[in-house]
Amino acid sequence: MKPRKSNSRDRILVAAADVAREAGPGNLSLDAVASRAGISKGGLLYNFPSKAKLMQALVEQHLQDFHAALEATHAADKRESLLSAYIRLSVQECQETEAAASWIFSAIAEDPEFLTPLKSFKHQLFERLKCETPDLKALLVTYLAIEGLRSMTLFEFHALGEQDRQVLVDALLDMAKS
Amino acid sequence: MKPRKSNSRDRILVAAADVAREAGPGNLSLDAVASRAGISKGGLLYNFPSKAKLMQALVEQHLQDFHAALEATHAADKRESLLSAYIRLSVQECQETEAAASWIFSAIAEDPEFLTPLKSFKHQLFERLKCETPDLKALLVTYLAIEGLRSMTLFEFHALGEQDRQVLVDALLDMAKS
DNA sequence: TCTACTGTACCGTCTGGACGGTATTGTCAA
DNA sequence: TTGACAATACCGTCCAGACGGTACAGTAGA
Repeated sequence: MKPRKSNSRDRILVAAADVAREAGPGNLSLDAVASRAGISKGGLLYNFPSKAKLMQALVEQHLQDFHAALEATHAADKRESLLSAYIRLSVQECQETEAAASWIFSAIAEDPEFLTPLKSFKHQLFERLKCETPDLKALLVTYLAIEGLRSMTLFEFHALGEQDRQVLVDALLDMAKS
Repeated sequence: MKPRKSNSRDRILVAAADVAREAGPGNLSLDAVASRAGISKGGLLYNFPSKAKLMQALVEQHLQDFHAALEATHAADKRESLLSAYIRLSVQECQETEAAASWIFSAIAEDPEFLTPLKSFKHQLFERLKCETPDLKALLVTYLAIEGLRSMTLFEFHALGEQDRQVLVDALLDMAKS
């Protein structure tokens, strides 16, 4: 199926995310990505025949990574609920330095449709959580709060201090246990 | 001081938000806004000497509106806490048809700095809520959940059904009372 | 020989914005 | 009262630059 992933592909994807973060989501041009990835524009267009394909790949890569991480986290401790695993993973993700996923804004600016896979992924996850979580109220509140945390990270609002965040996370994990 | 508010200004601002929503945040061009507002490009640039000024005005208008609405809601019933008023107002805002504030994406794509006033507004509001709310845990969870709701509206994720949303809102208002 | 590029040149389109004009209304001295 | 001027609120055109994408010749490693 996949004989060998030329690692240029990955380099390009990383470069694209970097450019979006550092130069701003509106300045994600093919030239900028190519030079950031240390590749020629021709080479870029060889790997991704259009900007749209690049964006698509960016979204899909992110989804794949998150899905894998969630499965791994969940599999690591079977006694833990999926919701708890989701909370812990999301919080951890939001703390990472390269968390500001500005490429999402680039994708939306290019065409809002690019987020369709992301939407359906989230929808599926939410339905799955609904099945596995006994307390609907707790699920809704914690899920939305995580979504809020993600949003604040995305927009780089840094309203929460270190201890605020800890209080929040404890409260969410506590609610998820019930 | 201001002898006459040219209502072109407001028409343009509304037109800009409409274009961002309908044509996509990446297609918010001056030409599109002008024609949508029923004005020439020259006229647009008379009212807003640059695209940056337009974006700025868009953000500031939104902030002003939200602030006024919050004060009004809060003043209407003094027994209600500010947090409850904030929750009710935000939920209501998210239900409105023209809620998808795609212009935010346009502003970010143009220059992330445009969100600075929004950030400091939110920061101030959060600090104020912190002073007025006895239960920090409840504040953090409800505030973040509202942020999550706003985020889902913005991205047009419609994962929550009608009754789910009602359960959520009841739970949040209940937490805010404590 | 084939794959996976590099490098360069180029094209068409879109966009922000500068600029010169114009119609309407307001101000004010003679 | 009126004529001269000025400010307001636009219109329509033009242009330089950026960007996505194409074309194609060359090349180094497997």
